[in-house]
Amino acid sequence: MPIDDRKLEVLRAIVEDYVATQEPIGSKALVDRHQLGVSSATIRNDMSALEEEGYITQPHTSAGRVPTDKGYRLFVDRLSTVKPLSSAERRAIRSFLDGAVDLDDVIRRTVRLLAQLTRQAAVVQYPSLTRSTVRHVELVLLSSSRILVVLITDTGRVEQRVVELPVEVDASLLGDLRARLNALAAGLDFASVASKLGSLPEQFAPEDRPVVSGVAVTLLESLVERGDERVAVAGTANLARHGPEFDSELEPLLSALEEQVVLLKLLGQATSTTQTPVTVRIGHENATSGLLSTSIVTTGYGPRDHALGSMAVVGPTRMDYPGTIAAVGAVARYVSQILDSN
Amino acid sequence: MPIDDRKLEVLRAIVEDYVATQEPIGSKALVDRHQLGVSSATIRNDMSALEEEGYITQPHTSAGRVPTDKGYRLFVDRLSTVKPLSSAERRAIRSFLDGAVDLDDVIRRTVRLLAQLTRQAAVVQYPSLTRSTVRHVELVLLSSSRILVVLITDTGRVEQRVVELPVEVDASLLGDLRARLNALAAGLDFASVASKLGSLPEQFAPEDRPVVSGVAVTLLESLVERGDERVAVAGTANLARHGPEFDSELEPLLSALEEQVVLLKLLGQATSTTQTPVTVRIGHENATSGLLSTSIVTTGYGPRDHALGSMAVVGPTRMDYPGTIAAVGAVARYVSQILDSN
DNA sequence: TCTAGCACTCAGGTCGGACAAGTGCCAATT
DNA sequence: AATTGGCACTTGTCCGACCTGAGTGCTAGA
Repeated sequence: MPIDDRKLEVLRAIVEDYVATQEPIGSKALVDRHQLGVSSATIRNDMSALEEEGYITQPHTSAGRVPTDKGYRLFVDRLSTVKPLSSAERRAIRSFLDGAVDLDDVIRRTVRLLAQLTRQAAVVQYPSLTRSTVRHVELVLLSSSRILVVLITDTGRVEQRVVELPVEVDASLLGDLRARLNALAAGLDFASVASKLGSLPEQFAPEDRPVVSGVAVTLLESLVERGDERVAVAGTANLARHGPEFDSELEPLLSALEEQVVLLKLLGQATSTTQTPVTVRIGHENATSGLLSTSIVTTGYGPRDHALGSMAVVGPTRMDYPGTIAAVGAVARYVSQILDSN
Repeated sequence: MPIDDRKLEVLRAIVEDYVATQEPIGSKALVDRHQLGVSSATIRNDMSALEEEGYITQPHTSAGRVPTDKGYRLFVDRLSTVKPLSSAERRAIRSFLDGAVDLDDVIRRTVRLLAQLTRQAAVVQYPSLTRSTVRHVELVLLSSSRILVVLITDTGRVEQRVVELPVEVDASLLGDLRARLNALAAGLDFASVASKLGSLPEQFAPEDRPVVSGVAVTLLESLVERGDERVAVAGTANLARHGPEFDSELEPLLSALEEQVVLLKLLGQATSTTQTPVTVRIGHENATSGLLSTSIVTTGYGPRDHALGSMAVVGPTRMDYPGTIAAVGAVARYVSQILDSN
């Protein structure tokens, strides 16, 4: 039996009602709540077909139907209409984000905002360093053998690190080194800087090279290691509000949210291009992370052409997809705009 | 009826068994598991007296007894013996923390370590800036009218902020300003620096004062605003492992752990002195935060005489107090030591 | 192709009895 | 005076029986 338009309509109704009520949906309830223009018996046949095709399932023989992951997938891909945000929500986004004082603050506010708008857990990746360019490198002598290396990126991000050197450092050497470093690095992206750093020591007198390479190594470390390591999380408390079906997922999910590595894998999968509309990963599609009843709504953010990082909302598969997608999209657009105007 | 030694022994046994089994403890079970040298009937009398005094209670008439908050309090204050850490645990602390590369890393590692050792949630406050002293101030010209202000503290913490100025800035002025700022601030604690900053503009020519005061204001902001704002949290997933009795506490607790303000209140209450042995707050003693079945084990950390911040472990009132207290104490001591050697 | 009706299935609630854990009290013992 | 053994009593829990309601699948008819 083919899946015709009415059956799709039935699927949409089931998904919407189930998300709202969190209870299995029966044929009678459906005809009551939606103007489908046919009787419950007809709906039953349609539901039977939908079950045949794996879009819905019944928890037990005499219960209503519940969407499967495959059902949600179809819903998200073909059935959900974009739900525009209310003007109150748009205003909230603006006023929440406009108060940010620096980059870190933008990120912290963003993640809280997302959690609040969607009433779920949110994750935002700090702008990926590997896609930024160097604006300035500063060297500060802390003591005779310790140098603070500060790296400033075009996104306003500041990385700092202390180098402990086995030799005393001369102030004039430091000035020279600072000038050359900036000449070499300013305006370049990280990969280019990294590749150029190797030849830097050769430009100095042999006795100065330990210092130069010490600094170079540290700089390299901040460039590479801290890469796109950091993420901000908020709204985990919202996860505890979901019915007992989700309880068994709670612990693994909380663990995942604390594990940077896992988290970045979840975020990273779809970051390739920015302005890609929002990506949704449903239930078993996240199986690699041991999360089976969890869906993730992700998108990239960043000025125009290149993505700086990703943000996501995480919740049970039974989630309000249209609303979540709209919220994630709107927040990402606004954040991108803010970062662009910097 | 007075509370004699044996009754205290009974209370201790009840607490220990209840924490271990998570089930109400009956008189029979007690005499079986502990060598009390008396019969279960005697224990029953003792339990009756303990209940009279409010140290234990029964969930329902025919169940065993469960400690009350008051019972835990007595246990913690008078009955628990310090449980030394295993050498494996001590080794874990060392190897975990010795790999830290900078201050932030120390904190991140500490919080994860605590969560892992105690199998509960952990909170660590970043070193409070207000108690640190200034090591160095650096000014970097980003563009003709933007200056990056970098503040380095004696604890290795680095705060940075960008000042946007309405006028063009001269490089030599910047050098002068940098020198004077450092002369003024180096080695002083934040309060002193803040009070001295006010008179700084007077030392410069009138036309330079906008720049000077712009920088001064920003510096002041980093000194004050960011104060002791930040905390790190880990191990929230451990909270989801506790029986259904704790489930109702889960959401408020997760919320509290995300609310910096609440969290700092929880942490702050006992920070006054460092090296105070560990403080324990049990159940309703945290009522101000709306947490009734949650206990918090806190201590300050920092080099010798002055506390830099607090760390805490958070879990259900039914927790292994001796073990948790030992872990928190040991970790705090080791962290203090690391910070001191910087 | 849809609809109405009917038999069937099954989860969940309720009831009652058996059971077990645990208490409280009392009389006897040390 | 403290302890003990014994016993009656309370009560939560487990289990099976039973009923009810929701929901389905199927079939015959429009």
